[in-house]
Amino acid sequence: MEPASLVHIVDDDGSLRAALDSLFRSVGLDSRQYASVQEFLSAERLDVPSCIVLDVRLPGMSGLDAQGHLKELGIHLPVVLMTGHGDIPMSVRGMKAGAEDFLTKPFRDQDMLDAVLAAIERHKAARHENAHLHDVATRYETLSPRERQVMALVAEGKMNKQIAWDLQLSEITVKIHRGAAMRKMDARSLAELVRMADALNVVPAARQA
Amino acid sequence: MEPASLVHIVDDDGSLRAALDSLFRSVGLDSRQYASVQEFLSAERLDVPSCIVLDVRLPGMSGLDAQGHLKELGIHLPVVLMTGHGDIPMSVRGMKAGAEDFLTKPFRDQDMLDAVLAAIERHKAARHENAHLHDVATRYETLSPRERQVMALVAEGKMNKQIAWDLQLSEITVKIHRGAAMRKMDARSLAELVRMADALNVVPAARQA
DNA sequence: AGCGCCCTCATACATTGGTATAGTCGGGCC
DNA sequence: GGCCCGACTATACCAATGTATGAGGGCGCT
Repeated sequence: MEPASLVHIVDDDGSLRAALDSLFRSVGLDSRQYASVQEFLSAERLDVPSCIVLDVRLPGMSGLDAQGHLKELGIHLPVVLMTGHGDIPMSVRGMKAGAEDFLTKPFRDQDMLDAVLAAIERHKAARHENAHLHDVATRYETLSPRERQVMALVAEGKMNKQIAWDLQLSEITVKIHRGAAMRKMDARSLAELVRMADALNVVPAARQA
Repeated sequence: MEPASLVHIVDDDGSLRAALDSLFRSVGLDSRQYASVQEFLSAERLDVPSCIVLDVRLPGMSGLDAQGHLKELGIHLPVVLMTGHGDIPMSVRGMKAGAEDFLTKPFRDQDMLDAVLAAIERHKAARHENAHLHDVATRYETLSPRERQVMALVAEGKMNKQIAWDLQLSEITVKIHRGAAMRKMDARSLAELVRMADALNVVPAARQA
């Protein structure tokens, strides 16, 4: 069962926060309120599909600055920006920074809901991607250095013989490491191993030709 | 030698077109002028790194509509939007549709140049990607139906034996088709074939696990 | 009919890949 | 020292893959 989705509301206007909170809950979305970016950052973030509704003009840190800040912190939540006194350059900057949408106050409830729901869908998809990638990365960490080397060369398409020559090993040793990599990565075919290697970027792009 | 870059200027204001043309040429960019989207569409487009500078408000077809229209026509040139009387929703819509930038008239020359140069850089990268993909797709077209089927199953990671069973063939026949696919696709390893198959989307995502 | 292309299959052989068993060597750890 | 683990290697054997040669049938086109 997919957990309930969550909207983080970041705005210094308490009455607006309350209104948004009510709006989101009316469609079954859970919600949290924060008066500033700092407050949001210090709060706990549940690992559920969610997004941030962020006012552009805020005391302390502006919404646009916050976007960059969140990226640096590795917080990849979709952001819906809103503002009461915005201009086009501001909206363009926000959208370039990857905002899901940019709304001007006052906005229609439906517009906000559309934006938030789209943002949450995007986050769901990203979570899915990440979950898989994380699994693969976790398994990759269990590989010994040699196994990683061999895996990389295998993913380049080299034959055991060539790998052995490259690493100054006997072919049989390569086979051992190769087999270990397949087992540890839980790859049931070479095709799978190649895809995992690509997902993990263990093969220099220039050598994928 | 990379050919000279080109900027397509689409605006109904002839004096602005002339000013832009002069601006672009001053930094070594070639340029073409069009008074409407239709005029641009009927003109010849050179296969060089380029972008479109497009007015949002135009007689005939608006710049925003044009963005969608260009996509449908398979014209994937980066678009820099500009407008004299724009609002935030308009700019958001434009950016969502993939515009490289959105400028308001009057704009500073440097801002326009920055946007156009970034757009052309993006197009260069996209051209590079496309050139390779096009090569692969061209080779893929030379495959017979059976060879494509076999290639898809190979890219899923299946063994010849399993493929033979799936397609109700003898294993030897599968080997023939597989070998033919490798030759025609110019893949020197299974890893390469897998990557080409992925680039061409010949394997349902669900089966790449 | 003749030609070419695709699809099919078989036999045979060579190469490559995968696994098991067994042994050596070195480093970190209790 | 004793122990585990990673790395390395060898022999042996089996499975999978690749290629060559040969051959038959169907289908469309000239």
